[in-house]
Amino acid sequence: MQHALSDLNLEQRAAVLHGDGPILVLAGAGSGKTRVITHRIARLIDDGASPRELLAVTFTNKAAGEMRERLIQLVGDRAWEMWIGTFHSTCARLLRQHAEHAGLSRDFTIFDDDDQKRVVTQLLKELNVSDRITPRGVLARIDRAKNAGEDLTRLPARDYVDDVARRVYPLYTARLARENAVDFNDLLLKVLRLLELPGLGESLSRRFSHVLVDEFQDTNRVQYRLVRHLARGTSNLCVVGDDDQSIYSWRGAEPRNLLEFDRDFPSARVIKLERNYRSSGHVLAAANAVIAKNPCRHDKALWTDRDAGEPILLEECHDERAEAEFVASAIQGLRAVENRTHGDMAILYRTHAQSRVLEESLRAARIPYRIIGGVSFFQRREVKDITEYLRLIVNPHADTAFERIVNVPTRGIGDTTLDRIRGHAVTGGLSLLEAARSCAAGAASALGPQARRKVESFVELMDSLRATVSSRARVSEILAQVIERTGYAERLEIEDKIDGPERLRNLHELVAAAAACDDEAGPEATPAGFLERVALVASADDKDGRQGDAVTLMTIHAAKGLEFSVVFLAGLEEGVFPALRGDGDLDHELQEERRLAYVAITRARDRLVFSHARTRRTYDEIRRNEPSRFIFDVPKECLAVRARPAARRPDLADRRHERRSMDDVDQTPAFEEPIYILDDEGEDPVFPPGARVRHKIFGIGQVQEGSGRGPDRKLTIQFPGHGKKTIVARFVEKV
DNA sequence: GTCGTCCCGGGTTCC
DNA sequence: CCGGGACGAC
Repeated sequence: MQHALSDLNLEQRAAVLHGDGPILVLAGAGSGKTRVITHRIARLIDDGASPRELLAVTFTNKAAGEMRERLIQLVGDRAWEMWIGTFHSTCARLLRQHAEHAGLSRDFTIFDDDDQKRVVTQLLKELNVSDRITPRGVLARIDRAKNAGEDLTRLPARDYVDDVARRVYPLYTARLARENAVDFNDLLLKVLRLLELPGLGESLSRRFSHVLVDEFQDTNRVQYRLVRHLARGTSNLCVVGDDDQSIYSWRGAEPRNLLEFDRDFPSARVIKLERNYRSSGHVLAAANAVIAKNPCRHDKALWTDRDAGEPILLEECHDERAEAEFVASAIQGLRAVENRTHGDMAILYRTHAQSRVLEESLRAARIPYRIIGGVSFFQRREVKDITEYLRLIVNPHADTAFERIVNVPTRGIGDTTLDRIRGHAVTGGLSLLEAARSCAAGAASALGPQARRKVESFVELMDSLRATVSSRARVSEILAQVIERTGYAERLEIEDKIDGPERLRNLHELVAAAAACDDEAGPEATPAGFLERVALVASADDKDGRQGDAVTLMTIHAAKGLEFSVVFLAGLEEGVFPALRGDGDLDHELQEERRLAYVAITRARDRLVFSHARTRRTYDEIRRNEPSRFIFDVPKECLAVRARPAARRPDLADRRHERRSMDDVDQTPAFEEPIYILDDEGEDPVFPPGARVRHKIFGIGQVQEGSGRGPDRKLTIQFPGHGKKTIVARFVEKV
């Protein structure tokens, strides 16, 4: 076999070689699922499948790019013919081919969150609803219904927000239709509708000989239905996923798509990949122990034949600053003692808000780092402004774009003028740009001579820019002209002394991105094509990515699919991680947090460092935080704490009102002294006497006394109505 | 039209 | 605490 099957274990090989018919690959973290998918595709191609009839769906563009890269190594240039992409990019491509069947013209544009929000904000204003209703809240309802593939207007309204959402929704839909635009969910829904059409649907479902879906636990209902339809012609469907890594249920993912796959496809072959190649024994044991607490899992047990490795280092810190300083010093220690590079290391946290203090310490310690996440390049104000110009130039009906840029940079077209243009648009049934043109020509007498001239020159500007599009200029050229001729660049130079240079750089980058897109697409390059890329390819991290040897900082969510030799998991505190906001089903929330912990832990190859702070400042409020329950889930033989003199760890109560000084900072380098296993001294902090706990049968009770530590600790608990019981700690949970 | 001030909200995030 | 959006004053 040409693709080194000998490198694969028996299960992996079985998945790769599985012939026709549905297959479900339950791949644990670090079990080599990417290898399985790529090898399977390579195998299909070698067996004669036409690459252009193969569809592989991933969840991020990054994953798609990596898959393509690996495939090129396996099958060479044939990989380019394959359909590899996200659900959204795949659907956008299909939708463009059949736009007329979906009531769109071929050059439709895609609304991102920002566009959606602006539309809804405006509609809320028009509807005059209470200002307690936020566009975000309304959009959440709209998106939730769309994710589930349900018609919002037919769902029962459970509260006032639902009620508003139901009124907004038809207007929102009409607005998008008028602008020849779709939102992200529409991309999927409209293709789903195409697939349900009698003739076209059938031919589309025969288009692909094989469909493969990665991260299947992340699919929502609509995506699941899409997959079923696309694979209907052949039932050659291969889905790969891990229910334990389902961390996106809050955005509509339904892990039961994975869990119940074999119910919908009874003939499916199920293959489990349980051997982990990534992590050390201790790391894997910790991950297994945490996730074992979740009920309703696909039964699987990850194992490794790697050594136990180093125990997980656990550090208790005074506050979040001390934690950040500890992390920085540990990074330096690991570099010195274990020859780790900065690039080997990642710091993971539950929320972005935690990154700032970490950044400060890293900067103070002169440790290079990069942060993944935050505002993406294409969402930045200046970039968005210019791309909205492009959208309006291409599509005169793009009212949302018109509203955004008509006075950016300011050109004397204020609210009054704009209101008159809007009014004229409504009465004449015109788009805003058409209405502006009409006003400039003197149609609406309401405009004063000054305003009229200003509107006129804006319309002329748009016309002349539009002429560059008709002359088939490159997209990068059009953008460059927009930046120049609208006076946008000039205004930045003059007025924004602080952020101006940075923003100008971003605009140059935008032009460069367009140029790259032009080169890639060749004569096919169109503004619509570029706008699609802007909407679908969030390449914010491309720019900052990989440059030099730097520590990576990111949220756990962003870390999924990645691995590092050393992983720091910071902020392991109740209320931080698990976060548990409690606005939904607490049980489900906790289970998802546990999966998140599982994902975080399994990112580590060799070394894992846990840290938590006893007090943490959030929103200018200092709070005491208990250590995360996840710490206590980890078997204690996997954990190590740094031995420190007791004097160094003063009780918080003694110094609550004292200012922090350098004395508080532990100056000991983290790795220049031996590490001791957690000792048995002191009270277990999780279930101290007096703690309130819940038992499945006896309900809520209070701990009277206890012996031992961790999950095996024996507790004497007083339950009202049941009396005193002796119960092992693992059977109760903290209230 | 622009600037200052007040008020509110503040998870995770891809497309 | 911090930023963004809304609103009032020039």
